[in-house]
This record gives sequence, structure tokens and C-alpha cells, in this order.
Amino acid sequence: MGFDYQRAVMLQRILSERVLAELDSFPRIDPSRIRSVAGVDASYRGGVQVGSAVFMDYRAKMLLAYTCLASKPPIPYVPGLLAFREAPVYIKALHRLPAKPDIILVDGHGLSHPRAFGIATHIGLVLNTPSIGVAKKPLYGEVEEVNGRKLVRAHGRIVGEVVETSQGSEIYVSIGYLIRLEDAVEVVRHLMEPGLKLPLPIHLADNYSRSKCIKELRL
DNA sequence: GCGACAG
DNA sequence: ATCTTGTCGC
Repeated sequence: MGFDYQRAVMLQRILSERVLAELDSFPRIDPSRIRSVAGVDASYRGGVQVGSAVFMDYRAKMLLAYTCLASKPPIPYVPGLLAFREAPVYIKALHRLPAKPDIILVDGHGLSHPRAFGIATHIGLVLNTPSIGVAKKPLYGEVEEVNGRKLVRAHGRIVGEVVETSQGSEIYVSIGYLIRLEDAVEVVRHLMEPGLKLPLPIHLADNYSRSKCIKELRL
């Protein structure tokens, strides 16, 4: 019933090496070509996790579909290894969507992680899809102010940015996979709503996994 | 040894 | 993340 911490850490190191090598060649994204976006989140009830994914029209910011499923958490929560606990259920939920999203927003960090392999990066790599990490609290990296922007430096690169919410609080946006920081921040800003701390897709995924899905799954 | 530590 | 009532404040 245990899991191999050292192996998990080793895997993150090996895979992050590949990602960091590709980092500078991640393509720029033309915002006018983004059609859809997905958001994922999870909640827990009685030792069972409920993962949900929402699928939205990017420009209209309209909900097109959502999925959710209950599952037994593979491992307990361990800081730095969140992906080994939550990525599997997210990936299953994403596969149940009617179409593959152009970009995936994940509740957590991407490259602003101790080994440059947070859950957003993990999911992006597995699905070979552009992904963005959006976290409510900092995890790793130093914040430096540049031209009034709070950039996050980790592993010698600028991998994230602290973005202010309409309510004055802050969220931590980071590169997941196959996307540049400037584009990631633009996407997140586009999807933020007045009064909401998190961008719409993650906010909705959070809501569904905590309320509607739990009822539908009779938990 | 001590404190920190996404969700 | 989750366990949890009333209460302070806009």
C-alpha cells in the first residue's frame, strides 16, 4: 500500500529535463485561434476523490460540457507530488469530454515547482496539450518585480507570474506545457471574472466537483 | 534540528 | 483538500 517516493521524484526530474530543454521553443499562441479551453479540479468526500473537467468556448466563455467521476486516490497528498494523486482522475475526466480542448487550465502549479514538474506540466505532457497552472498559493520560486509585474523565477528561468484578482487577492499563474508565459497570462486574464478568484473554467470545475457531481454520484 | 510544504 | 456555527462586515 505504499508508493515509491524516490521513484516519483526521479521520474519528475527526468521528464522536467526534457520539458526545460523544449521550453524556449514552445510556440506562441494566436489568441484569435483559440476555440476551446478546459478546466479541471477535484474534491474529496469520505476518502473518495471526485475529479471534474469542464469544456468551454474560449471567446464566448460559455460552458459546453462537463464530466466528473469518483475514484480512490492513488496516494496520499505529498507536497511536490500532487500530480501522482490527482492527475489520473483529471486525465480520465478530460478524456470523457466531447472534444479535445485547445488549452487546459489546472488548479495547481506548472514549472514553478521544486523539480519543475508540477501537476499542470505533468498533465500537459501526458496529453501533449498546452497547459497552464493556476494556484492560490505560492509553491516554489522567487518573485521579482519587473516593470510593475511580479514574475516568478525558478530553475534559472522566468516560469510564472503573480496576477492580481479584481478583489485584490493574488493567484499564481505558471507555464504548464507547450505555452509561453505571456500567452498563459493573457489566457488566464481573459478567463477571469469580476468577483471570482480563479479563472472561470477552474472555478466551474471546482463547483461541479464539490456540489453537483457529488450529488449525481450520490456521495 | 527547524520550518515550509500546490491540493 | 476536509473537519465545522455562528458571526463580523459590505
